Amino acid sequence: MEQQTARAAFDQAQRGLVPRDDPFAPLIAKLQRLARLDDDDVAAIRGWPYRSQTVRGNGYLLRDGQMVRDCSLVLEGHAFRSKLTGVGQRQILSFHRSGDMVDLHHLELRTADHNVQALNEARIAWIPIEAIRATIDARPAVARALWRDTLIDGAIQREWILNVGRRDARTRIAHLLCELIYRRNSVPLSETQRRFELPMSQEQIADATALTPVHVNRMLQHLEAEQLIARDRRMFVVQDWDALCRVADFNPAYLNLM
Amino acid sequence: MEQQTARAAFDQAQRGLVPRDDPFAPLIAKLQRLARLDDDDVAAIRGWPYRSQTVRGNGYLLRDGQMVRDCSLVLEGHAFRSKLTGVGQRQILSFHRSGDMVDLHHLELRTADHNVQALNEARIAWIPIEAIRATIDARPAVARALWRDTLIDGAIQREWILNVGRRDARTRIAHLLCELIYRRNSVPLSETQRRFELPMSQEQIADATALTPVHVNRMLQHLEAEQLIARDRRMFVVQDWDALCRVADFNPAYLNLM
DNA sequence: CGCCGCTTTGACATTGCTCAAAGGATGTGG
DNA sequence: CCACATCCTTTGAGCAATGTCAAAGCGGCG
Repeated sequence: MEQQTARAAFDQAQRGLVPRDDPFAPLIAKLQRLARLDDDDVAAIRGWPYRSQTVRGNGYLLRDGQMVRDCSLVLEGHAFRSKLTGVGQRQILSFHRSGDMVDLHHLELRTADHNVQALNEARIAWIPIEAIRATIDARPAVARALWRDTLIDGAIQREWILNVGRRDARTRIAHLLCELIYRRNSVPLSETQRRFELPMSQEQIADATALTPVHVNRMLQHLEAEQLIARDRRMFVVQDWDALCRVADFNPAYLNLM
Repeated sequence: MEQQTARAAFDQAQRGLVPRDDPFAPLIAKLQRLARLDDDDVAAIRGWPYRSQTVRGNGYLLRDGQMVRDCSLVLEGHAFRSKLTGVGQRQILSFHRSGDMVDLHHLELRTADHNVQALNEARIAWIPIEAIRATIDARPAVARALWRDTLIDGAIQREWILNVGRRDARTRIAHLLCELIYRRNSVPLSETQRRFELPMSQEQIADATALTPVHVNRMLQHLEAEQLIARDRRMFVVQDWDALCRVADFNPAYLNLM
């Protein structure tokens, strides 16, 4: 039943509806898919103290080089990791949604090697490292779930190196779209799922795919002309999921969602 | 004294001299820099069973999609991770040397999301997952060291996304050189350290930096013309480390070597 | 000696970038 | 309810960085 509740919360979270009264539900739901958590495991997580913060679009949760004392958990909205080159070019490294702990690394690595920013206005919970570490030491199942989550995060990063390094602009953008859609709901079946609002601007897509906003715009128009997607501002409709995956060179195995 | 021995072995390993009789020495030395291991921790690692294998250059240790039962440890030589696009373009994701466990992820994620290949001829130890897992469960310090190692691996991957995504060809190659040099010996001080043999071909550099071999060649000549490096085939001499780092936009913080 | 793998060179093609400006939404104050 | 500011998105024209293709050099090795 614990499972049921969490699962329902997870589905809600996927639609962006996060109940304010249970901030840990999306996280717990995710971790339950990664390891078998018993009631005490879940209770331990629910017991984490935190202070919450509202951050607006592009606002920083964390800056490169900063010493970290708390880990952030996305409650509502989206966040992303980024790094800057010496001349100030930005590269987005990953996107995150509610239930994601964006800087779990900092449990062990004390200074941040990248920035974390909110995509649009987002609500964040800051959880003291000590609380998390205590749970990890006491509850191996939670440790394992967090560990697996981190490993999947790493697998996604590897796919991004390939994407940014070796695919052309059109494929690269299509791949990002596929990943975002797939992570949201495994595969777009229902009418509702085919239609969705992308939370990011074209400039942010450009920073994630290592292109210019201008070129992203052109490639999106290209995908539209090919009847793979339809779109109006940030509203997208997937016209042909299979064809889009083919064009995107997308194979979801690396996401480990089974 | 355990520490001393391991440290000496580590230094030897850095020069490619791995004593055949103590295959775990480089790994242990690395882990000791990541967490405080006591004698029992070290003994547990030394007790891991393994079978060793010799693989020749570009030979596969592991293929994308394969189910994994053992974790590989590089004993001698070098290895790298790679992924291929649908049209067969290769992207190298990371380089590894003796003492590195290249596919630790597979303790938790059962199927490989990338290839692992030997750079040149290499000697590999295959360690059963169960043995490693048993040690992780019984010896928290070892678990912590491996965990930190994985996190640093992740930090390097993030830097690579930035490198491949947002830096121009010359900077990108210089950055890779700096990383390789720095990981080998923190900073090139002595004459011996300024001079070294790169283990990889220009084609492999190209696959790591997401360029073509032709362009890599031209950019290496460029760096040479700028008096940053000198080179003859795969022998390199760093002429001006500070200037090279500047050109490379290199800040070693992400390597977490303190 | 002759082969093989790697590196180097040249000429040309192309993808994606730059710069600059216009077009639309949405929101705010008068 | 209009005027205007702001933040995205879209368009165009020209250009630069990097890729492609093909061939030649060059060292080591059997």
